[in-house]
Amino acid sequence: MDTSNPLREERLRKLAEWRRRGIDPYPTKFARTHLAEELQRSLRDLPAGNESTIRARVAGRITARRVMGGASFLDLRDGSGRIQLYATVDVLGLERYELFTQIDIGDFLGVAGLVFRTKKGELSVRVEEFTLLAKALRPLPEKWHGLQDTEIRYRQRYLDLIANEQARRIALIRSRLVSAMRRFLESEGFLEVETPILQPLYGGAAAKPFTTYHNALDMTLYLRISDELYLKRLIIGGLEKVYEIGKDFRNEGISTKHNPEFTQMECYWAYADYNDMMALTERMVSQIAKEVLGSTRIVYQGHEIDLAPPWQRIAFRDAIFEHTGIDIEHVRTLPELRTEIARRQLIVDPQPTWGKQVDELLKTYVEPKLIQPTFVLDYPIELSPLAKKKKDNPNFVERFEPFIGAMEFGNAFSELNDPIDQRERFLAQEALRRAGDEETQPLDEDFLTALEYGMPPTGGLGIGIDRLTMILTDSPSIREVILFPTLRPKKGEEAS
RNA sequence: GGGCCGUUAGCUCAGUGGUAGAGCACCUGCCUUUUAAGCAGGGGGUCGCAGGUUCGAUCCCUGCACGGCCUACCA
Repeated sequence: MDTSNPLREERLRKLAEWRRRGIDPYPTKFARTHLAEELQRSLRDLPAGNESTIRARVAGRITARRVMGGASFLDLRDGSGRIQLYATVDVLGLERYELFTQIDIGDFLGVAGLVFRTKKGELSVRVEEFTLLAKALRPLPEKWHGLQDTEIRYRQRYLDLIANEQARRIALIRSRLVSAMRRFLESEGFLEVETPILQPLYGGAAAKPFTTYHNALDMTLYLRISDELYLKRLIIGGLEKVYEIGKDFRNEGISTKHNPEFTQMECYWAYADYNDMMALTERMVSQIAKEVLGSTRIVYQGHEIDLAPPWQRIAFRDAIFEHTGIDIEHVRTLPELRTEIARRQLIVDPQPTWGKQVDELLKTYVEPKLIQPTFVLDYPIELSPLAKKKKDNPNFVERFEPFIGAMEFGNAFSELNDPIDQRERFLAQEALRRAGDEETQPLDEDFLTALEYGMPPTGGLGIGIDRLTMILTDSPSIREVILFPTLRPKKGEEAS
């Protein structure tokens, strides 16, 4: 990189100066007694101009520096928050004070001293001892505007986290969201499990996989596109409520709503159906919002949204009819559907199959309207090879997708547990593949064998963690909620 | 894949067909309650990369790279 940077040269000079004085600029340890935020909270009522009785040892990164002759003020930030340091030549003596003024913005520093509040009311640690904990050789981004360059923000996320409060907030909310989700599922009696990411055959979703190779076994393996078929095997094995939170990988385009690797929660619940999963989804998301944000009322991209149950429910067929005038129950073939689309002058991208075409209608004409939390339910069977048919209408299945802020963030159904039907569905998928659909589910003989041992009626649900985080953090792009989003390497850096 | 936009100092950004500026950051000096500290002085640039047009290109043109948005793709 830019190793000839003069600012870096200057800091290397200072680094050498610390070493010349016999000081290790990268020592091993500093025993802290307090976090910044703890002190701010516990001494909230300390009046301006007063000293506390606390002698604190704090450590963190220096983020600002105001040196004014014989007195210096530095801002120190640790993982909890920030606190000001106040150093004077009177306390430290001339030699140590001059050394102290060599501290740069970005350096890690540990200090010990009495905590007091300045005349202007700023809680501060009076520096009596200090230890350089790590010398920073590169300057931090600018203090007013933070770091704006999106490319640097994504490639060097640590700089984004240092410079931008919003980046820290999103990381925190995402972590709390996942934590709250685990607590919720555990309280509901779900067991957390882990299933293979490297799979001999992919399945459980309509997507193209990443392919890799295992040398010792001399075989092709796929990175999972979904956990579904393995979690169902656990239901078959008698684990009646299971869930997994993990990465799925789909070898497809990148957009503001898609990253090639993304995080999904999938849960399966024996003896439940998709109505139970809807109720579970509502309770889970509203509970998470309450725990993480303190409220079920949020704002997403300018829309005020209330996540409290019950959410709206609309049948797939009704939604399409309401927004396009087409009743897909009576337009059953692709040519007929295309005729109806043309007759109504609907602008929608052509798709290779009937199922994909009606799904495209939903995305184009319905999805943008689904701002408040909504379940779209009872999907066409063509789109849902792993879901159970509706009892009263075998053209549709017991499946729903939840939407918030015009974005789908999950998928659920009453799981198909009839092995004969499942085999037929796989065969139908193969027919669709021959018709030009590249994202059909491959027939999984091993899974069918498992199903033939008997799977109880089961409800299954998948929730996109990244998208749920977008919703709870009001983020317009999935790259804002993934710490290290997939990017093309800059030229010349691939080998590094 | 297509369209539009962006790429100028470490960061945030101006700017012009005659090889460049500000603020912050950095360096020097002054300064013992500041917090966007202040005052004075100073250093720092392959203007993304490569071609082309031109007497002369950071600026105009073409190509490329990377990024963003839209679109396509995508349960």
